[in-house]
Amino acid sequence: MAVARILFVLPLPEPFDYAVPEGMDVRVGSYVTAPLGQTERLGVVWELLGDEAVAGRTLKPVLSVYDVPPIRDAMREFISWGAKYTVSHPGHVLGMTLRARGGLSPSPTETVFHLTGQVPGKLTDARRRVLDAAEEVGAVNAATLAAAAGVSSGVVKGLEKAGALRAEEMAADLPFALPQPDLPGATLTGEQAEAAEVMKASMRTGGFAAFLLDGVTGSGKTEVYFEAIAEALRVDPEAQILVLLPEIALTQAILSRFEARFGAAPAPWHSGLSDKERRRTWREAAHGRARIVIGARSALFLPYANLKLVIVDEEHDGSYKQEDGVTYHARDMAVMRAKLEGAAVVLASATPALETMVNAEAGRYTRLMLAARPGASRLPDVELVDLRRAPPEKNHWLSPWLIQALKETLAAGEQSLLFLNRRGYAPLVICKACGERLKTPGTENWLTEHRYSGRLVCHVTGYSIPKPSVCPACGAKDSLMGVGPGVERVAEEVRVLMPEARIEIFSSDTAMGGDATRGIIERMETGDIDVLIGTQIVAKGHNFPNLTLVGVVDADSGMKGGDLRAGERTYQLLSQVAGRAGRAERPGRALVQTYAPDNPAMLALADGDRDGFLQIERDVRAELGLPPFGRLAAMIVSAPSAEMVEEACREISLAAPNGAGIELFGPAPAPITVLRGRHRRRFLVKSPRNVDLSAYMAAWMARLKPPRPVRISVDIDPYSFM
DNA sequence: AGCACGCCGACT
DNA sequence: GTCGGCGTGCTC
Repeated sequence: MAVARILFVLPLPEPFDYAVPEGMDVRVGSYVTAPLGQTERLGVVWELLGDEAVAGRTLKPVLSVYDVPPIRDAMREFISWGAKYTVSHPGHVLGMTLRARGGLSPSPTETVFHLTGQVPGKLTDARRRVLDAAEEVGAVNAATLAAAAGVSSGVVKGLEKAGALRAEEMAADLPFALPQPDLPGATLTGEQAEAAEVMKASMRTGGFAAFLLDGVTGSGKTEVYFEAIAEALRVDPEAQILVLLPEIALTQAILSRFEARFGAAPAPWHSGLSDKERRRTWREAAHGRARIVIGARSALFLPYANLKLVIVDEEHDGSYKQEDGVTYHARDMAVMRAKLEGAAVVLASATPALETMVNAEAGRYTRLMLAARPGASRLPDVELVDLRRAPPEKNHWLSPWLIQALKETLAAGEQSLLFLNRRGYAPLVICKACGERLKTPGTENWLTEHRYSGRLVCHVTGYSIPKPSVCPACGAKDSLMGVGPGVERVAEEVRVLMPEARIEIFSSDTAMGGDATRGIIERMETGDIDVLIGTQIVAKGHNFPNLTLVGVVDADSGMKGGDLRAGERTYQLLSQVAGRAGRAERPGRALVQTYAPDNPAMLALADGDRDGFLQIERDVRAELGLPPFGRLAAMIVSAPSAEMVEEACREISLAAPNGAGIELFGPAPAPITVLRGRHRRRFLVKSPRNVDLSAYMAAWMARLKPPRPVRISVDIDPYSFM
């Protein structure tokens, strides 16, 4: 009797052994259930051993095997590698691939109703409407049909009895339509065609290859990678292509572009899917029937049957970094997945991450440049507005130049976008009477005033109180005053300047879930918004054809703070936001307000000298041994009370192993000091590039047995430093 | 991660 | 005397 080593979706150190019953078709990678303790659990066969592995042990039997293609070797390697790299349990990483349990079983069926053409004896009004509705919507289930006709489902049943409708069992989850590679694509310019041809050649050769598709905003990166996708499908009609996008960019507009090019909508994967949609995409991807999957970072963990090409669009985007649970960077993981699968990977961006640029320069990625914008659309003129020479009025934030540009744009019937990376109304609240600055108790974090919700909120800890009517320090009444600009305050300023404009605020406060976010993006696309005022979530790769003015309210704010990527991110945000303007035939312009117009980042932006900027940034990082020239990891310690965390940190600090070239900093308050009622502190570890920092962190973890409520976790390649 | 076992406080 | 709180440890 063979022995199956089963990996469960549990934080267990290793797979467990089970006996494979005679005649059961169990393979390496099969999804199976097996008894574990008192319950029956889902797992994946990680290894198959001969009967000698029983070695006198009594093993429990594998209970059942799912009729789904086994997880492929490349995927198992990816999971094992990912667990090692992120210093997490393999079972946890496996769990990320099993986010749609329903996908393991065949599609459930539902009863749908067809017209028979027979006319029922008694043709009541309600029956008439159902028959009309059935003609219109086709074969659907009773509830849907009844709702379409505006009657109760009893009428549908009645019509079935009367012979006018015929019931049929049909799969509830339909396969996705197959994409057609040979529909006409966009006409490519010489430069675009050249870039496309390099990728197409790689699809014909097959195997791993990595590309950086480096093109300014509006240069047609999407059309170019469409041709790589089409070629992948021509070479192998069963090829699967994964397109990763930042969650927020997964809009109807991008799905429609795929549909227009390939004649079929791609299979979507993001956090807003219903259970039914999720299991459908999962199953179709696992069986290899979904050919193009377009998804947020977690789509990287779907068990594709025949993955040939991975596109990471907006590869520099910070939202590819998962910060919770298993912390991973989807871009880096995508490259490794492609390598293990023998697939090609394309990283696309107008402002590639420094890491990616360095990889390209080192020859690890083939760099494909798209410099020119095709057709009439042009890059916007970037003008620096020197706030020292043209300051806003007192307690206002828009300079006369920017105000005038806003008015002109509105008068021309075009759209404006104001970018300010500060949520709320005012980032600081002080008492006019005593000068008290309101802070989160026990910390130095300022409270931000939010007029929208009427609360004072700490953006670091999440601490929040209703705005008090008296000063908590001196008791003065109505003396609390918001200082500095937030998006709500800038919106107020614009409302006064242009009362007739349709203004919308776009920040994580106003656009909670992905759906609300997509809603705002769609209204912007349809022209229902004149002025959009937003935080960094507006700086993504959306295409707003009627947007011609971008105003950066405070370009200096992002440059402050000790964040390693602050300069890079500011530059990316500014050039992305500036690149929003004038994507169609209208010329756009970007006004960037700054008190430091001679700062290298600002100068590079105004000159469009991206590579010059990156060179400065690169030298600084190399000098300091920071990524990508060195490695970083963090250890996060959390517990219900701050005292417990501090106590635990003392022990953890002492347990840190010595390692050549390892530098240990901290513990300092973690970027999110309090998360879900738990206080958090963080150690930062820096090492040279040639050190296996994951192994070091794992060795450190292994020495630690944190007392009950204390938890520790590792964040490899941490991104937030604020 | 579940789930059971086990050892201490307020109840019919 | 029991019911049940959750701290500890095991699951092939």
